[in-house]
Amino acid sequence: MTPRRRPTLKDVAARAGVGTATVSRVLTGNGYTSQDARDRILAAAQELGYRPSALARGLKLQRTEALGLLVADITNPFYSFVAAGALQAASEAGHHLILCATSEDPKMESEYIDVLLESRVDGILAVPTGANLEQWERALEFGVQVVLVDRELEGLRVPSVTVDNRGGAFEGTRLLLGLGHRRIAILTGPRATTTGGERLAGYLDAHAGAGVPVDERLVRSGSFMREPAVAAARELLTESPRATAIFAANNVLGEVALAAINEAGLRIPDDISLLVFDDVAWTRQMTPAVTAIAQPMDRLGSVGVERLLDALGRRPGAGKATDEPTRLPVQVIVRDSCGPPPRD
Amino acid sequence: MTPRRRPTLKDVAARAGVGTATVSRVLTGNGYTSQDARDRILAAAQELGYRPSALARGLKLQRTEALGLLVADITNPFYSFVAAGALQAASEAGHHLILCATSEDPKMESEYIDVLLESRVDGILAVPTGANLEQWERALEFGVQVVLVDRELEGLRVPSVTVDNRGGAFEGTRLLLGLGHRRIAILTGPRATTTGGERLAGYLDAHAGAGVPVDERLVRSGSFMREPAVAAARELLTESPRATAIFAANNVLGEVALAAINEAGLRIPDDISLLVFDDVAWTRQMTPAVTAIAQPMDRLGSVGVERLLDALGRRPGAGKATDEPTRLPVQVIVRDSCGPPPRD
DNA sequence: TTGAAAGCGCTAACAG
DNA sequence: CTGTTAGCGCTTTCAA
Repeated sequence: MTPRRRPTLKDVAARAGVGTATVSRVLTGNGYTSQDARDRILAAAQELGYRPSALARGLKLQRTEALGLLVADITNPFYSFVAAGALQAASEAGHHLILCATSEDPKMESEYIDVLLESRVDGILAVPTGANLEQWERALEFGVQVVLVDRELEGLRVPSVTVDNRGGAFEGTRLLLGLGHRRIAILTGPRATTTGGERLAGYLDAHAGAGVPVDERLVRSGSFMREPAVAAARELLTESPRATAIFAANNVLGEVALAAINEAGLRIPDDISLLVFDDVAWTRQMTPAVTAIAQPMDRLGSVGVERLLDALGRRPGAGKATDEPTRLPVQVIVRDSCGPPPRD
Repeated sequence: MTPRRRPTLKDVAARAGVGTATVSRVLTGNGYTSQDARDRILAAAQELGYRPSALARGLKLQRTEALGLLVADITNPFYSFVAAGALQAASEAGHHLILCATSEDPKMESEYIDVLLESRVDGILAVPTGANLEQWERALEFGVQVVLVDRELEGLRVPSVTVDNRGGAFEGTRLLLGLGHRRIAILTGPRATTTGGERLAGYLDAHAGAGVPVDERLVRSGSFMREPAVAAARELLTESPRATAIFAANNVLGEVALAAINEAGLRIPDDISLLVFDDVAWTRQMTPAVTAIAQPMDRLGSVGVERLLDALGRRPGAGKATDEPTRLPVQVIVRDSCGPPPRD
């Protein structure tokens, strides 16, 4: 029942009848070794079930091949796909991922940054809350690479991987305007986040372009999280004249909007149209299926990790690190939740 | 641009004018120190932005406060909620999580187990694929605690946290039988997994209890993953006489079933009823909303981590470690996707 | 081609 | 109450 002591490199050396240095050479593949030594060492390692200690190695090498992944909320399907993409890219490159979820709370973000620094991760792929700028800068000073995904953080000069939020919101809103809507409500996240700001901007752009004035009461920007948005969505539907369409600026807000619409007994798209930024399972499965602005979610994660590896100089084939922001395209997927406004 | 060297405990000691041992005492809270030393050390650490190295500490203490989380697929909302629960419990206990996703592939599972062993995690919370028994045992021999979630692994004597799969499937099937269905199809996972086996068993139990024979052609057990299930779902609907209800044994299979139903132009619940094991976003949002067997998803994760901490002796208030499997209850949530079979 | 030994940053005797 | 020191497991000079 008492655990067997873990075999160390020294144990392997003893069993193979060589010095520790030779074992290290064989196992890491650095330096010359005789075929004979190689065979004996590999056999010994095998027999002992030897697994090198990433701790000792990391301490010595001052690098861990560990990356931090910091998202807002892993239960949000958007982030879970980002995580999946990041995980796959990291694994393929022989790196592992420490998972952190901030719930959009700067304090939690700050604590997690500390955890990651203590873990001596080589880099961090983060969806920033918007705060903790100094702490991020400190991480950079210490040589921890940082790449931002989904959102940017004003003032932090690091590579980022985001999507064309403004363009997507613009196209989506234009679709609605084209159907004849003149009272389009928007439920969006904090203006402080680049996603919140850009999606709102796209919405406003489209209105301006079409010469349609925006009723301020139809613009609700608060949080991307569920709880705070529920009241906003309800209120929205009590405005009069009522909005004829709702543009929800992420999938969570889409769920909230949908719930409010159902609660109010309205039918989609006859009474009200619904457009959602993010194309997730439920938007596809619904009847009527929901028109959505699709982001390449897993690519955000995988490209993010690639940028991180670039910054760490660990991508052989790839070009060198670049601070150029990477913008991935989005796509408006027209389904059945957007129709002309009710004639009333 | 060249990174600043990270301050070490020695740097803090020098700056505070004390020895390293005293710094260690202050920072870990072990041993006596004068108030004066404490103040100076804390100030020095603060000024330097000192963060202890978890690597060095782990190497010395032979424990890392790192846990491995091994799930099948993080984009499956079920696992993403399990992960969220696990992450929260781990964070609260001052531990961090290394994320691994196997895609139900034993080879990937095996590789991840190695990664976790090398990372010297203190414990692993795992959804086992069903293979790699010996490797799991080796992990235990080395003192790495293992707790299984969602599924068990035959032959591995470790704590587990699962739900009442059989009972849930039994109740759900009984509901369908009670509505008059006599041809209930089931789309389930591999019999080799305990979840696949138990849910099927519940389905069979209910039939036996009601004296309703089961048509073998209506039983499709294959995989819990999407791709392999698509064909099975399509075929199911071509059997004649056709099934009047489908019981999908997890949320992914539910999506697949729903798609097949739509593809076949059938309406729920008039033409066919749908029952899904797992209550996730889309089952709630659909119109008609889908009757589902709800699992406490995040609790699977949080209780799992608690068991792990128990096994590690790191939960002050709690009872000691137990190998007793923990079974969490499920709940049948009746909504609108199950009705009487079509009269035809 | 190989081994001895130093040292990565930390903790815990042990001696003062 | 505090400092010195050995050593956790690994890699890498340096000498042989």
